[in-house]
Amino acid sequence: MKKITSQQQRVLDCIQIYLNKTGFPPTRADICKELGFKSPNSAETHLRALEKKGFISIESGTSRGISIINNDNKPTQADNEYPVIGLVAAGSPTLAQENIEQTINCPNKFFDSDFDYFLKVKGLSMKDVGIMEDDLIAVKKTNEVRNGDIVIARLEDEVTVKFFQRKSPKIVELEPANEDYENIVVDLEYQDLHIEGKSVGLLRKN
Amino acid sequence: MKKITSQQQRVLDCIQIYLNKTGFPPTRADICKELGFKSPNSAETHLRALEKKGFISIESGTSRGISIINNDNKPTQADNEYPVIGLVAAGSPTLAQENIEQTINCPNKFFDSDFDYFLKVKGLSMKDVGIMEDDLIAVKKTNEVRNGDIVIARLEDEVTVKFFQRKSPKIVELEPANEDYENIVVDLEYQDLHIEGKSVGLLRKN
DNA sequence: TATTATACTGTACATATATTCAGTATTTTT
DNA sequence: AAAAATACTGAATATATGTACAGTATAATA
Repeated sequence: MKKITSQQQRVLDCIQIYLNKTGFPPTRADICKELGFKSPNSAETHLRALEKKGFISIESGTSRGISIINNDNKPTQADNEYPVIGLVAAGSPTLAQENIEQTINCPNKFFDSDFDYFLKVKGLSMKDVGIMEDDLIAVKKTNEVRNGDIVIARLEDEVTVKFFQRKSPKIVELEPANEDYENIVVDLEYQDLHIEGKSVGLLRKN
Repeated sequence: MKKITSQQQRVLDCIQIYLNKTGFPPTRADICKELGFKSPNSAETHLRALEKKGFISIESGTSRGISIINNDNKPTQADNEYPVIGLVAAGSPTLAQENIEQTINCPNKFFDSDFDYFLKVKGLSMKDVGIMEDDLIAVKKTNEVRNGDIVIARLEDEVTVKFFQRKSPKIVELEPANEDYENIVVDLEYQDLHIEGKSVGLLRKN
């Protein structure tokens, strides 16, 4: 799909809005009135540009013969089965079959970011940000985490959910959201820290 | 809805088919061509009959100004599109169009119970059970609530999320999960309490 | 630097289209 | 039995609409 200019986008939006409102496409004059153009040719040239770029089709010689071309790749919005994983010991691959407690059917654009699996939370170390025991965290597997992200981290033999905070090139702090727990200071030179991924959402079943 | 004749049904179908095929409504001449009429007035009179019976609306003086009136109960809302509602003032129907902020595509057996809509949480009165600001509570509309259920209650003019606790036939307590808030004791004899529904799950987008 | 695309105004006109009027005939409702 | 609705043909016409042509100006691209 070729790129669209801001004015062409306005015209395309105008067509869609007009369609939603009336049930039929606008004329050139309608578009002019909507967007403040003073010549029908303004609408005409934008329409021809949009047609050339593949956003609409125009039936020649036909009044209101505009139709918006839908090239959504996803027909009904693909659903996927996402695995639910418990906090697993190190060594065993996270998504190994034996670690999968159940699967959940969920649209793959359910959260703002895509994700890879649900992690079932144990303990209350993040209770102050509303992450409770047995909640399911939607985890996106990535190493690219920023300060303040809620990460799933494996430190030596233990897997935990904490805030990520880099203090210096060699020092990372894993911070709980619960005053009963203490910050974990990790010296990367002497300890093995692996970031499994980060939280992009949460799901709770009462 | 008045009854439709077979010819009028053919015309109505013709309009729908034409719309699906081209993206815009047919002209009188188009209908004639499709259905074998020899005079545009044949289409015209059928259109006027359909309009009179409420099946379509016709924009006068407008080319292709036909739109099919949808009075199916809920055809547009796919059974897995769930509305997201803010905490709305009393009086206005909860699921009125103007209260719907967005919709979320979600399998209808996503939570352990079925549910009707998502409620966007304001405030922190339930933070100790992990319900935070802007979380989305999956709400099942029902009056049948038990002690300990998290309910969506409308007390006089205010809508809140609280634990439900019946103390006696006339006394109900709405209990927050936050020490900064206090229990609300409701005397049903003097106060108007309406239970909108109960929470059956929670969804959070980071 | 030349060329193409974008972004308009303004006028003009052929034709696409809605719509009215005049008929005819059959079926349904009152 | 009368009136109204249905179901058409056929012709006529005002206007709604697409679209070409003539300009002007700026930004993007080759």
